[in-house]
Amino acid sequence: MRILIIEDEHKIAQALKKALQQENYAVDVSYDGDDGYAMATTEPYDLNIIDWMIPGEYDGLAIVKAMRKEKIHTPVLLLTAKGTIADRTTGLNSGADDYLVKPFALEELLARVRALLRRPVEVQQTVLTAGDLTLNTVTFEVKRGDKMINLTGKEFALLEFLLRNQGRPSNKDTIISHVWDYNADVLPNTVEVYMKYLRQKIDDPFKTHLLQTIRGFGYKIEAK
Amino acid sequence: MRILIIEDEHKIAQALKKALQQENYAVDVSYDGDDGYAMATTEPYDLNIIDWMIPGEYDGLAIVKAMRKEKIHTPVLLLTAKGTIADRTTGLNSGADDYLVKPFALEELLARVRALLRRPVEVQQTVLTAGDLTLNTVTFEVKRGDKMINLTGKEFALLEFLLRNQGRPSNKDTIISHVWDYNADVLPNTVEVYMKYLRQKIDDPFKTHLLQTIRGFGYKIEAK
DNA sequence: TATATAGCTTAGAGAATGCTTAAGAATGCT
DNA sequence: AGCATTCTTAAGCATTCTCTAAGCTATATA
Repeated sequence: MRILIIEDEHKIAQALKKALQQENYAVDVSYDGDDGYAMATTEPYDLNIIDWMIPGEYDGLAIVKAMRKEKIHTPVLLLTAKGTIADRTTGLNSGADDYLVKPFALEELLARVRALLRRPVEVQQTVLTAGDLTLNTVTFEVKRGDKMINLTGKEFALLEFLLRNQGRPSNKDTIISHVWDYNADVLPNTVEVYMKYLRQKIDDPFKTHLLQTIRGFGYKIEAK
Repeated sequence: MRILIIEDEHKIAQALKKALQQENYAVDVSYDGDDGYAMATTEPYDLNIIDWMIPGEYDGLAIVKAMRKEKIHTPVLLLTAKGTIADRTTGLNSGADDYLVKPFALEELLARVRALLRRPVEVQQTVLTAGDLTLNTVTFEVKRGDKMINLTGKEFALLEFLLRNQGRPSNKDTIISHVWDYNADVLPNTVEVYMKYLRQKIDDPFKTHLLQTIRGFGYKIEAK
């Protein structure tokens, strides 16, 4: 699967590139509109991720419009700064298939990418489980056995990330870069605090404990 | 595979060079930024290892940026002193593919190098075995037969090193230079102590003993 | 057998890492 | 605006890990 990123902020572009490569996509990056337009219209990609505001004659919207005019129907995920879109539909009218408001968490973007690329159903996974714990990514419901559990946004995002990497430990920096905004600068201690919150809600009241610490490395979730 | 190291500290540069050569990479070293920049942009390398803080007009970051501007996409592994990075992502903004915080253990660097060069999967070896002992480098799990074994960070690193050199004995100094930070100054006795720890956990409780001492030389692991 | 050398064992001091708590900021809701 | 919830930090505490030092044991050599 080949993905083209058109984004002038190097920081964001590189972060996206790395995350997507880790999911085994082949990723190209273009840092300005003219160059990006040329690539999008000449090379065959499976998905384009385009920033709305980019330098060059073409801005993000113009690229999408031009692509559609040339009957190139590659899915487009548009990135927009907060407040740029007056109403939700404007972004999609141009021909983009989805859009994401900056700043976003990497995992949020990966979820959209998975959806747009229509990965096989088994991979899509709307309900993640570990032992008697279930997390529904569509309804935002979390259960341990029969018991419904209320999580806050961050707690939910963290748990989802751990579940998607079940068995594999993640270190705190990796967790931060995936679960928090790409420009959030939170301390590793924040992750520790959230692990405490999660444990209080999904581990402590139950017999078996799913959340484990790998000292010196990080955390994982695993049903024994 | 050709690797370029740009690093002004001779001690580190030489240690890296030696370790990489032992893994059969062709290694060039440059001790300052200007020279390094020239080499990185004129010679074709498969990987660049660049120290952030180096003398010369170009520091490490500048070299990476300049390379990317000239559309040279050779993977870059950036070396940074602890605390140099304001926020974790800054290191990757420049276009570097990975970074490592000094001081690091040689084995850690070799692992990153292997990853960046995308060595064939069979070579990567995430699960190392010797007899009924298995060590999983991804999940950090160690088993002897069915029995899970808990190792500390150093114990794990030492066992991993011995397993990667299965059958071949390593002397204490070699072990120290690979498993400990390059500027750690530990006594050979420390290795002895850690061998004792490992034996208690993975040998003593079992029939066959995998860890062997070669008197006057060092240690090896081998399944008879 | 005596002696030297290498490796083994043990316990403890100090360092590193993670956990916990509480309080202040930020955000969202009424 | 005011209140409630959520997010993040900071500081102290607890635990675990690392490494050394000192004495001990095994092995090789004269």
